[in-house]
Amino acid sequence: MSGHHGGSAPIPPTPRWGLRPPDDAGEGSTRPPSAPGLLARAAALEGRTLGELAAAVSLSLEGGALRTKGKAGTVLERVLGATGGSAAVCDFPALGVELKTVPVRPDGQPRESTFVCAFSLVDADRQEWSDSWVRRKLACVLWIPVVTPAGSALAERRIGRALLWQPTPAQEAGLAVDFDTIMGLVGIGRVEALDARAGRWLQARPKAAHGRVRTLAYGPQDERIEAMPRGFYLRARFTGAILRDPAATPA
DNA sequence: TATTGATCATGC
DNA sequence: GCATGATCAATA
Repeated sequence: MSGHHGGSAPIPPTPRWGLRPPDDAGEGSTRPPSAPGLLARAAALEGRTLGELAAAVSLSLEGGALRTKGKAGTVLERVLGATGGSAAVCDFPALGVELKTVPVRPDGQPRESTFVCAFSLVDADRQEWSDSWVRRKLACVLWIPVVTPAGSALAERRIGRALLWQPTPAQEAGLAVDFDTIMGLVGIGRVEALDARAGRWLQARPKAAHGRVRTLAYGPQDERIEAMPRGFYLRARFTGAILRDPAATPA
């Protein structure tokens, strides 16, 4: 066993997407390619700089680090024809594929954790991994590493080797444990004891526009309390292990 | 350096 | 406000 996922992948048959010249990355791309086609297309981007890709899809990378958070993701969405935008759906609804760019050091290690989605604190006791949004988001992810040397300018960063990943049963089991740990804490009214240390692979961290944002939650006595909104993040050591070996089960 | 907690931009 | 896209910056 191992090296193999459950076999119920949301990957459609394999029609193929007529491969196009690598340098047409800039054009519209409104069709939904197959998942393998999407991967092929992403793989063809390896070595290109974010600056080249941004120009190809008419996006500007101007503004400085503070103002360009999220730009890499936006550029790749556009280059690969992701739909969805700000809707609560996968990037490629027809394929069930979620696109994630991840900044990596030259050696391939992620520099950051990966945000997955926010979650409700109010009905934590009724949420289950099996039908959770975080599970669906992670069911099939197209990872695109962006090589980010220390101090590098956004436009100079190069695309690494794309990877289409689906959790192995073991990986999913681990993620489910973390989910239960986190939601369990919130479910019994211990949200104030919840911090980023919980969860081996998946953690919960604040997710809001600024520090004064609060959302409804329940305390130990079932009293209503105001709490910081939280989101699920994949720890860098987990995504790092996956990028090296899609079937890995890191500590 | 790694991790945690805080924050930035955009669209609806 | 909350969803999307993440990275910044202080501290352990």
